[in-house]
Amino acid sequence: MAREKLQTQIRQEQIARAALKIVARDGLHGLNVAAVAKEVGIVPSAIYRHVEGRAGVVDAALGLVGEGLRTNVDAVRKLTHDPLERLRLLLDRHLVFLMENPGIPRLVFSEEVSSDPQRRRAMYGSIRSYLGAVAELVREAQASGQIRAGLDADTVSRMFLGLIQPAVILWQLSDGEFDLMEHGMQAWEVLVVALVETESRPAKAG
Amino acid sequence: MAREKLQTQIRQEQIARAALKIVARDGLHGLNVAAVAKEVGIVPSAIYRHVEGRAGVVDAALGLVGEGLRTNVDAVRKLTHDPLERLRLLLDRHLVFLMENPGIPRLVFSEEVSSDPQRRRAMYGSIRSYLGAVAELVREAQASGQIRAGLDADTVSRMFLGLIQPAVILWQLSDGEFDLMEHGMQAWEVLVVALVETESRPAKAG
DNA sequence: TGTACATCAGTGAACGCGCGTTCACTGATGTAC
DNA sequence: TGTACATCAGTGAACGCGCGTTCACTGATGTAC
Repeated sequence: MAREKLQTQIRQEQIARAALKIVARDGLHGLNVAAVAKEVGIVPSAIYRHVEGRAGVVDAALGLVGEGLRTNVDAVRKLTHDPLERLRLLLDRHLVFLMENPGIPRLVFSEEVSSDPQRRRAMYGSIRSYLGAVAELVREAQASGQIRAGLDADTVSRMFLGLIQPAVILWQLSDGEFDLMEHGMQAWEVLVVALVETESRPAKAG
Repeated sequence: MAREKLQTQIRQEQIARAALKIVARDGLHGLNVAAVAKEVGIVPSAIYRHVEGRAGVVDAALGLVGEGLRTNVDAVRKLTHDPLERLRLLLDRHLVFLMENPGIPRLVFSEEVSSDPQRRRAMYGSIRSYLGAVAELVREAQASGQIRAGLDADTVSRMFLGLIQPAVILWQLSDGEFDLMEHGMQAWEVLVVALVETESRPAKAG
């Protein structure tokens, strides 16, 4: 009865993508070995040939998340040399990334991550690494004079994430009805006012 | 063997608090009927005398969350009449509320909520209601001239939540090492710059 | 080019744990008389 | 003030489902000779 045989490397990739797809569709509740196996097209026990059980499935999916974030940072660095524009593009890509992979927020903020010390540390590292990359972009914008020098780049990097997270939650709770991109871009405009040099914005008539 | 008998109303309160305590300590993973019963001091099957099984436990805990948010809004309205100061105080109380109840973020963003359509709608309603109260404070600050009239109050209300959420996640992932209050207050200062009337802040020398 | 063999992905049955839930029974508490 | 009774919270045994995991076996694939 044995169906098509594929190499472990390929199966691992399939398992990771299947996991994100299932979490998006059925939540983490639905992420069990049987469901992943079905999605991939093999039998539950065959999962164990490629990853270390259910834990391995989760780790594989988390790997895709970190990879995606890093890819986005690299991409915006290539797209433009304007530091502030890089931040805006990164926000845009971050939102698109989450919209295309709705399982990610659920997975990242799930018990699977926070209950396991090792995974929690790894996730903390990933997020700090991403925030570090954002802070670096902020510092570059400060160096170019686009963002006020007095601001703490780390605080700003967390506020950058803050443009995204509440909106993602509303988007998920509303079954996609809430307009994620619109909030993101509007909130960005508001934040930019706080970031740019004072004299560069028009003074309102008193 | 029957131990002390207490009224259902009292037990429901105990169950709700026990649930939040357990989630804070062991995550949602640890929130099972047996653990709640043990924390309350009764036997697992006795839980069913007071709430509708495990689902009832979760609902009771969620009830405490909504109650806490509403209490905070009412409290800051009584503490001062200054709209902008009300917002700052609400941010402060919100952060303290989460620090005192570390189980709340885990519970609110858990599968228990997002996987169940009814609970998801209820939670969406709670959050929108809270954001609505924040937006109302923003509008009052606009009426008093403390916040620029041109800003969309709803967008600002979501940015307000955005000051909190990324920091809460870092705080939880870092085992409480990340300084939640410090980020909150620093980020607030940055946001305020974006919110206040242009002429009210000092222009930087060109 | 063909054959024998090693490798390894795929299979399905079976096991066992955790946990939510049910239910008949107990006995504490408060009230009616 | 005392007694009989109704109410209802507490108990512990038992059940069953879901699900992760193991394991002996199968058979497809690729390679050595």
